[in-house]
Amino acid sequence: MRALLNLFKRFSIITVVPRNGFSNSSFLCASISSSTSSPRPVELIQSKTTNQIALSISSALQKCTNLSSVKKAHAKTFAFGLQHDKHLSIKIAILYVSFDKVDTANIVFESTPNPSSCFWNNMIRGYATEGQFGRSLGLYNKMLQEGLIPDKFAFPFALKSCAGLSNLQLGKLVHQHLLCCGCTDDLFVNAALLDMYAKCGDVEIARLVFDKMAVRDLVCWTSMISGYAHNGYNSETLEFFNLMRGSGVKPNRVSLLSVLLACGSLGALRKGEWFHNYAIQTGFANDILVVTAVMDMYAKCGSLDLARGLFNEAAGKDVVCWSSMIACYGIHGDGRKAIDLFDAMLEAGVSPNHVTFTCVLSACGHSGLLEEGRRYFKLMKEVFRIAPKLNHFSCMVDLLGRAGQLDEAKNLIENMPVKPDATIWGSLLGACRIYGNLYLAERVADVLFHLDPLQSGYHVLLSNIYAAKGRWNKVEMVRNLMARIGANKIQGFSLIELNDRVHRFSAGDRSHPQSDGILSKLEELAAKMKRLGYVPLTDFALHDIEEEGKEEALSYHSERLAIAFGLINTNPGTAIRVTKNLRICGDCHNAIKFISKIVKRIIIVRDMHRFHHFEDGACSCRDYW
DNA sequence: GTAGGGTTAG
Repeated sequence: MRALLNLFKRFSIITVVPRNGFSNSSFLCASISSSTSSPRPVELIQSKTTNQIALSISSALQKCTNLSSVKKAHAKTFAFGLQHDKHLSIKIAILYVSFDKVDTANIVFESTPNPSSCFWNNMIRGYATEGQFGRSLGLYNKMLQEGLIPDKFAFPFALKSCAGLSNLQLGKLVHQHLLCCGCTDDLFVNAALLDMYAKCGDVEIARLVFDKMAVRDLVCWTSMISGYAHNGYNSETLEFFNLMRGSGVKPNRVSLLSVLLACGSLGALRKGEWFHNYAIQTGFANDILVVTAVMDMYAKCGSLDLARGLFNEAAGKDVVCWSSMIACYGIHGDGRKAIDLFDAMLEAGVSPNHVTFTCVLSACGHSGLLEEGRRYFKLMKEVFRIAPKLNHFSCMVDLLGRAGQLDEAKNLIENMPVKPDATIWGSLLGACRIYGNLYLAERVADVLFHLDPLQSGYHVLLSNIYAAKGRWNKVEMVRNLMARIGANKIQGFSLIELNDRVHRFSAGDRSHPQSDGILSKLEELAAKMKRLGYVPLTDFALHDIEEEGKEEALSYHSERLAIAFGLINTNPGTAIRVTKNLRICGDCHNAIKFISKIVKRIIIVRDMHRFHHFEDGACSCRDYW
């Protein structure tokens, strides 16, 4: 025991960033101050009658099926002076927790002298389950301060709370605790541990935990697959699904949700369809969670109609399902349909939440519906009493900025009750580029360079604004600044699915086995485009807009390579679907319009923010993106 | 007494 406490003493020197209502600086400090828990008070000698009353309350508690019956039993303990009875208190508190009344449970807990480990664990669980992660960890910390050693029932919830806060540092600390406490073989502890690492973004360590586990159940597999999917490890998600089936573990709805998410992110329609069929065969066709995920997958793979078909057929549509379909219309640039669906949702008696409004406002932004956006923003605040979050302000700033209302957008940022982040200012800087407002751009860039100095995108934007005004000396200055500080460049890439395989291209990529064919296709297209009047947008303002390396010619941007690859490998008339990780550049957007006309194909490109459906020389975004 | 889940800005 002393060795264990000494180990805890060492943990206390680890500095942890304080957040969410409890201070970590003293985290676990007091766990070493008391070497053993204080002696229990001698039980009061109770009369036989009191014991009988306690037994009767205890039996009543076992039959409690609703909150009011718990309250009644709780009141009885006061009436008979049994409010400090430890056995009754814990039962009452656990029941309060089960009816989502963790704060009431905490009042009972606070008034119980020397609560047992079981009681502490249930309180830590209660707060973790209710999403009050800071409070849950605050209690975990306090339990250690009281000299109690956490056990296998405390760790899953302490870890869940670390995961909920995405606080990897705290998670690692709790990991050390469980190593010291010898809880390394418990299935639940390990499942929570791998989930914590996955939710905090460290998928590799999560996988190490998974691989080390002697026994694994379905939850561990699904937690791992969900970790891959939610951290953008899309191919790994699909591989892991196969591994799971190969190991004789039958995939469930949670693993299906993960693979569908991965297919959507990859834009892998064929694979997505396969999983949709699999979901039907395995009896999930009417599961609203799976249906929503399938819908989302189809929309993200460019098939809006398939998504809408499923939505129409779905029974028991809830707010998530409605919001999801609204978001689908939004990313496809059909703001009107998004709004119509929102109104239909209200008529169906489903209440919108803050996500629904994010979807609606974003849809207005993608379609340039300025007045509608303003109206829904007001509706959210005044009728639905939903306080706007950063997401909503971000949508509004984007909407106002793109519509040319730069001053209003700036005022909104300066007066919002939440702290504006770099991306919201970045959105305003983007609007300054569209409208050539150099005066405002310089001021906004100044804020941005302080907020996020290493993000090259903002430097590129400013330099493009200078270039459009012919201020070449300033362009040079920004470029030099970028080189000096070593701004991070995000490499652009595009994905295209062919015969069940997803192919990836980056700008100027010549590593693909079919590289020669791709380049000659692009040359052939370039000649035809020229004859039709295509002029490359060599204006520096549009060059390098998405950080794809200025040394690479525009014509070798990743989306063009992917499209050329699609053209030489598919039959005439087949639609080409490409997914890109950055925003499509102006020159590529223009070029693809020409290509769609020349090859007489529908070309669907999903960029970082939305879909572009190119057909017969035009794009569905009507050049508003 | 314990672990995993669908929608969301730029």
